[in-house]
Amino acid sequence: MDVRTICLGILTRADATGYEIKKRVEEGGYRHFVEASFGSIYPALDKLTKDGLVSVRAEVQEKKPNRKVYSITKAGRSAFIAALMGPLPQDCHRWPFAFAMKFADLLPEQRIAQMLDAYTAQTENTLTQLQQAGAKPQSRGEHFATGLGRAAYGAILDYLREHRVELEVQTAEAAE
Amino acid sequence: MDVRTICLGILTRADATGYEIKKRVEEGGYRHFVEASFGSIYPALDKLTKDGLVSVRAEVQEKKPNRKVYSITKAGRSAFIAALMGPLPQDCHRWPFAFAMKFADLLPEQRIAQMLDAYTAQTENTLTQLQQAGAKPQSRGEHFATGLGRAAYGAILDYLREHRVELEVQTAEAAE
DNA sequence: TTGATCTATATCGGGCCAATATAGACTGCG
DNA sequence: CGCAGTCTATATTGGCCCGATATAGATCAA
Repeated sequence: MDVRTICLGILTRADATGYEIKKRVEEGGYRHFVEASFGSIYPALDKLTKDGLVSVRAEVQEKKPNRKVYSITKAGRSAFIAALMGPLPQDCHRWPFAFAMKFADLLPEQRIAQMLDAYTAQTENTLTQLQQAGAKPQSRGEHFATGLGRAAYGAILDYLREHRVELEVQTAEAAE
Repeated sequence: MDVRTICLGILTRADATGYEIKKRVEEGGYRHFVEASFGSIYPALDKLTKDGLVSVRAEVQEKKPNRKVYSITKAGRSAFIAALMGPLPQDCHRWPFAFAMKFADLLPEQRIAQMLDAYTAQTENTLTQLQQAGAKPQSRGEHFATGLGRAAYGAILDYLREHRVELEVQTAEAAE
């Protein structure tokens, strides 16, 4: 999902500045499904504006930094729906933790334990966020997506708790 | 996990050409955890060579394209372990399908069904691959990583099968 | 025999991230 | 009261990486 499409999707729900789009990608219910940085959001909004898919109004506030509030246009709405009707980009699951675990035999026992602890804590966090998001009123599509995330991260957490002992046994044996 | 580190990890297990590294990233047990393209692998190997972390031997084969076989050096092995000892990059789970589902209310009924079908089939594939990988003899670290993947994708598949009806009800209602 | 597929290396444009710069407003703490 | 830290807000840059493309001989099936 390229950043232009992400911006269009978020503007579908409400007008926003570039900064607010970033916040929604990070904190809103989008956090676990897509990513976008300022370095891509601002150029994306520029290009969307040039292409007539969004419109800008400048809110020149006295004694505050100016805001550029973006709204999606009719053409933008059509373009967004067209993007969802066409083939979706492949999922990208980059999972450095799992990659690292494949090389557990090269690492000292306590490093493995540390990585397992950190990753478990991180997954717990993610799950908490998704549960909070699930508690808020949502459309059915949003509810479905949130539930999908909960299912995936819940399973990961269960696996970590049930199977970490297998790895710790290995490194304990290697250390003998 | 940057491509240089991925290359080092794979070369830890066996010497390989750039082409073979790509194949292992795509087909080996790494497939679901990391990604790398030729456009990043070849430059990465060049830089690793310059930094003395890998060595090359050219196999000039008559009547076959030449091969450049890369081996990891002692310094490379140390650098790889150092990378795994330091803080790991964040997971990156880009999930266009879940993002799209959040906008189910904007899409026609049959498109939702089509996306659910495609994504279910794709997840089934992934799971089959992971089960095949799990059947092969592996180190405990590899076994753990494979199991983690199976847990995650299995949960996703279960969720899709159990909850797709909720979305299909929505769109059916919207169509009334 | 001819087209497809496989091995193998390499490059390029463009997309994107992480870091950084700038700047005024607000908040809390001593 | 001052000042440090945080928050809103926009923007740029270097560098990493992907996807597409080019090249080229080998193998294999129709």
